[in-house]
Amino acid sequence: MQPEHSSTGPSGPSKHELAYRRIRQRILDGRYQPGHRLVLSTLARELDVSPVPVREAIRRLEAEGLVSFERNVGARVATLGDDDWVQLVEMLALLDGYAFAAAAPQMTAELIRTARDLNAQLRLEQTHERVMALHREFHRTIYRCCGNRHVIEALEWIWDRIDASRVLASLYPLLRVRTAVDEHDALLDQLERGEDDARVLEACAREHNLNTIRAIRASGTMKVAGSGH
Amino acid sequence: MQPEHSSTGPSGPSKHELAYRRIRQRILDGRYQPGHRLVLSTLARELDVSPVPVREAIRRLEAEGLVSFERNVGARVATLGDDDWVQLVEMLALLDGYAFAAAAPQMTAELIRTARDLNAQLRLEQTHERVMALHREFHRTIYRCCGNRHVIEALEWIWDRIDASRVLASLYPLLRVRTAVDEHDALLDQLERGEDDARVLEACAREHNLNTIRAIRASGTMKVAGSGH
DNA sequence: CTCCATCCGATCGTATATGATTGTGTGGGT
DNA sequence: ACCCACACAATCATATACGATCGGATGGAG
Repeated sequence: MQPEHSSTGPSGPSKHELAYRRIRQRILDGRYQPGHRLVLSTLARELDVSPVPVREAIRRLEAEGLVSFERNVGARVATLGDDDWVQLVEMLALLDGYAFAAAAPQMTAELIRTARDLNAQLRLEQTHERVMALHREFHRTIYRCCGNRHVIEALEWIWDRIDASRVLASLYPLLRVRTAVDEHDALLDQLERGEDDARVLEACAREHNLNTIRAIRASGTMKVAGSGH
Repeated sequence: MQPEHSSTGPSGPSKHELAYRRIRQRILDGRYQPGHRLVLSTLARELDVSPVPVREAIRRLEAEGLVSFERNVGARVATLGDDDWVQLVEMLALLDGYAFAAAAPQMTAELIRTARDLNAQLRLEQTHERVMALHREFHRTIYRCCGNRHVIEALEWIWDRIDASRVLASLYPLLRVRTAVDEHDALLDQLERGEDDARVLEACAREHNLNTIRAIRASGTMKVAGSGH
């Protein structure tokens, strides 16, 4: 909205950047669900740009794994298979566990309190949407302190893909929330207690994340039960 | 120049795909070194396509982190800071360690022998280029069996970024190779011995990878010594 | 000699135009 | 009734065209 005539250089974000952000946003918040077709010309009209910047945006989203593209056919919002989902959460557990241990020494009392607050809100929340958002924010508060930028980015990437897949939107059992909240508090307890064995911290945080897979498998909602043990 | 008139469908890979592959290849093998400017029109001429597909290719490479792009200025091959490098290898250690433990149960005697062979070649190799390639191939042979596609892709992604950065091309001390080879054999020994404690396997493999960071820090080649201890 | 205003060339950003490919619907043949 | 050939519509793939922007070269003022 700035006065772009006053020779202020580039008028805001470029068209392709704008297209990228808007499409991405719509995928992440569920307006474009998995499988939804993304027609270049249509998007171009909607966003009031030419098809070229839209193509660039789609390419980026494709590279991020949020969109799948087939030549001469078109793009659609990526669909996550059950295996993919499990493997993504496994990787999430791995990274988040590591990040938790690495973040422990940097966590201030202030930050721990923030996390406790988020967790408290999470305990009361009812809607899937809010639960997901708070849960993610809780973890983010911690792993942001882990000191490894690439690990942080990878975690954000995984969460984005999970959000986009809408899998948890229907599966995540409210049942699990209660347990998760307790585990969160237990993790924060360790931080306050000054537990300093990185191996212990990492293992606990990893297990907490893996419990999500176990809970969903136990609820029998997934088609492929996967590993036998 | 295949006869693309004979209604043979799409004439091979699309132009943008071709551009993507070729540019990517040149970045990975060092023909385009970090900082190298990637001018759209020039590349378009060289690859004999219009600038549009080249732009798409660049966008993908940008999303992968191999290329950095500045508006109205252009693209260049991404440069890796020392911190970035350390953090990437840290993440590599994390993922590779996990993958090693996860792969252990699937490793056939055949595969272990392949790995031993690669390691034996590595022991004799002299040139940096071959050392890097063999070292990567050794690890790949194992982590490919880990069963988690996303972890595998993340590992490939990290190795690609490391290759592109050319950091190890100059830094990786041939000194370290000897130690690394011994550690590799020790890891394979564990597999053959039937060590089945995932925690032990993961920890050993992780340490092996972290040793690379330690070795380079010790050699004093890095500008930022990083962690104090 | 140094510094700043201006200009110009290189390069990017986007729109438009056109050919190519895919999938689909329709009509005839069996 | 079923199957295949053909034609058409939707959509993608790429080329070309042109305006916008940036960074460095140029030339004058202090």
